[in-house]
Amino acid sequence: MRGIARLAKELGISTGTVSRALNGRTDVSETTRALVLTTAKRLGYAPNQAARTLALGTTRSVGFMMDLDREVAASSEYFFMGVFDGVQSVLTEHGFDLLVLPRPTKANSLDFLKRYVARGVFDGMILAATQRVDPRIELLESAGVPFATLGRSTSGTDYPWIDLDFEGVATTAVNRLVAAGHRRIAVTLPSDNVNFGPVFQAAYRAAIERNGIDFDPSLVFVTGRHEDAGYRLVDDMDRLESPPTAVLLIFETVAIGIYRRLAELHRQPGRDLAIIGFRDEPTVRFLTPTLTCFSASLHEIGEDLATAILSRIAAGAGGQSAVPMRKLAPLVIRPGQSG
Amino acid sequence: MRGIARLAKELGISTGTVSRALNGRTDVSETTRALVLTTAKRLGYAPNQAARTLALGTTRSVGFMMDLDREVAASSEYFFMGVFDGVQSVLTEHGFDLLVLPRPTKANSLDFLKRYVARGVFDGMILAATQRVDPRIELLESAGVPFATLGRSTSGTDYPWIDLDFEGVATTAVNRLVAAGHRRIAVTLPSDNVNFGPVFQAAYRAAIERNGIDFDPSLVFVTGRHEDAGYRLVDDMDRLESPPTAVLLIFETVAIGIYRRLAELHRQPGRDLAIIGFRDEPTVRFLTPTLTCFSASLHEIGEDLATAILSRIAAGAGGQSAVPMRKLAPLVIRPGQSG
DNA sequence: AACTCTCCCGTAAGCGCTTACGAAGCTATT
DNA sequence: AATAGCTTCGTAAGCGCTTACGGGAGAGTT
Repeated sequence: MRGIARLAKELGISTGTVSRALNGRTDVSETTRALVLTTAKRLGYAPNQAARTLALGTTRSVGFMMDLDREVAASSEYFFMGVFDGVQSVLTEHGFDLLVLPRPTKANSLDFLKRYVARGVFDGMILAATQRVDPRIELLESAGVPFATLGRSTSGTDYPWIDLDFEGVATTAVNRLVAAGHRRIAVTLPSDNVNFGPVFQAAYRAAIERNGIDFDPSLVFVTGRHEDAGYRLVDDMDRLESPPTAVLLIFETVAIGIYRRLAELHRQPGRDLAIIGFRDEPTVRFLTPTLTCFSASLHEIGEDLATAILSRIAAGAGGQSAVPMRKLAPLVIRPGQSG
Repeated sequence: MRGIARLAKELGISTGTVSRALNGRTDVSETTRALVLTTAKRLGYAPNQAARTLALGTTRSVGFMMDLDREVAASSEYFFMGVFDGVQSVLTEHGFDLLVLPRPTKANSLDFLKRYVARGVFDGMILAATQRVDPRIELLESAGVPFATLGRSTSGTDYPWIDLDFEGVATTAVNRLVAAGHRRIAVTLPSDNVNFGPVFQAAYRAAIERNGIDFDPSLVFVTGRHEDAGYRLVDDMDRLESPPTAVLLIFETVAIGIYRRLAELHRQPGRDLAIIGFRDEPTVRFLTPTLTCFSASLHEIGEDLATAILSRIAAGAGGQSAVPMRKLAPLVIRPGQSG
């Protein structure tokens, strides 16, 4: 005999009473409750999660899905670990577990999610790396599973999301560059269809035009996320008949390649080409001259995500769904010598 | 009506037959099995995980526990994400989930683990960042929970582990430095009591002595994991009456600070001080001059961990436990200009 | 003394699944 | 034609927990 039955036998009372005592019901005398609690602690008892889930219909765990290919994942690890940490800190506080979903290939990603939903292994989901059009969102909405996303999307209707403030970054960066005298400012964008691509492009364009500069499509460069992309970018920019004097990078890691190529050409970041990176990834944090970039609190983003999904879960149970949290996580500029 | 009952009603057969059909039992006719499978797919049915766990007594998920404080975790994120990836790839293949445990504070870390074990949320555990004496190992052993560790420990008896080949790294690095003419070779060690501290120190000492050099305790430096530790390290080494001409770093990120301090002193890595880092963390991958360091396949380490824990879980069910996997993951040297 | 009310607690059903057991139908054997 | 054996399936118990329901005991009321 094990579990709650063992506890009950040990105390000579019924399992029902034990359960009520443990769960803080009122219809238990304080004496027996105290007795139950102390023996539970003494015996190292903890309720079986599966049985609890089955009886209550709630798993007390949320899933985190990234849906990224390996390349992307490898280049954004710091980001996610920071976010995880924030998510977990809030979840644990509320007795929830974090389930990190394996990364399926893009092809079967939807089936994958569908199976997870059907198996009922979590009460809610957090989706990261949202696409411009993201079928996962539609799937979860139609399945009635509470979810929150890290990143906006055009799919879905009233789910909560947290996103980085791409608009703020573009505005601050462009204004800064213009104030330093730059008129030809390039921008790099992601090659896949993550949602922040179009968002960042639009924000860049708006910021440019707000400064009275015409938008020039030839200054928009689609790049990968790695060093080599930056190396090639320098040459691509040089090939223009009127090359940019500044560049704003959606993937800051690309700066490493830019630095390297510039050094080969005996040019200097900051002096010969102004560079502003997006986020202060540890990888670029020690470049010399220091890279101008932005900084966000990953931990706070994680906390926000967790509170959002938890309130969504609670609302689903309670009925009334409040206005979902939607928030642009602020990024503050860290001025460097490169831009 | 939902779950398997719904499927059964839809087909006009009993739930028992449906279950047998889905689980590949032989006592089902092939016709009904085909029927069940197609309708299951059509209805998007997947067995409820909690019910399955309760009935079978198996959760089909393994937990990954790091037990690191925030500082440590933040400096080794790249490492863990790589390992996670390997773990997941193998687990998924076998229909297992990965559960990442929140990082408890060191104080309540044991209680935390104990509660998880009692709740029965996983079939097996992977422990990382093993301590020299690690109570978690004893806890899991006495609780009879299958586990594998990333890192050796003096605790416990016959569990499987994978560890980095600290001995190999120390030997290769020291031999290389000696071959380059160095006789005074410093080493840095972790300040907390993770198991690889003593292991690396012993390996370093053995390698030194194998080259006919006397071990000099003043060349052993205990450092933190961050840049600033390296900055200070340079001065600490200079303070010796006979400063080392080379240094072997257990935390390669420290190299960044060393480079910076050396630059301030108009000295050059490689020329004025030979530096060999441990692992080719992305953060140090782009230092100039390039840092000599070692490279391990994190993905393979993860895969090994997963296979180890899976075979442990299978053995626990089957009875016969084979000799547990114990393996030093090889690190190959990536020669740089710094050492 | 009969009644009601409150406080505790035991009973048992049910969550969705698996599986031992037994029964029905069919084929093969004698 | 009776028996045995095989295939296929329904029945029901059980995994560990929660909770609606009802009942017994004591206190208070008339």
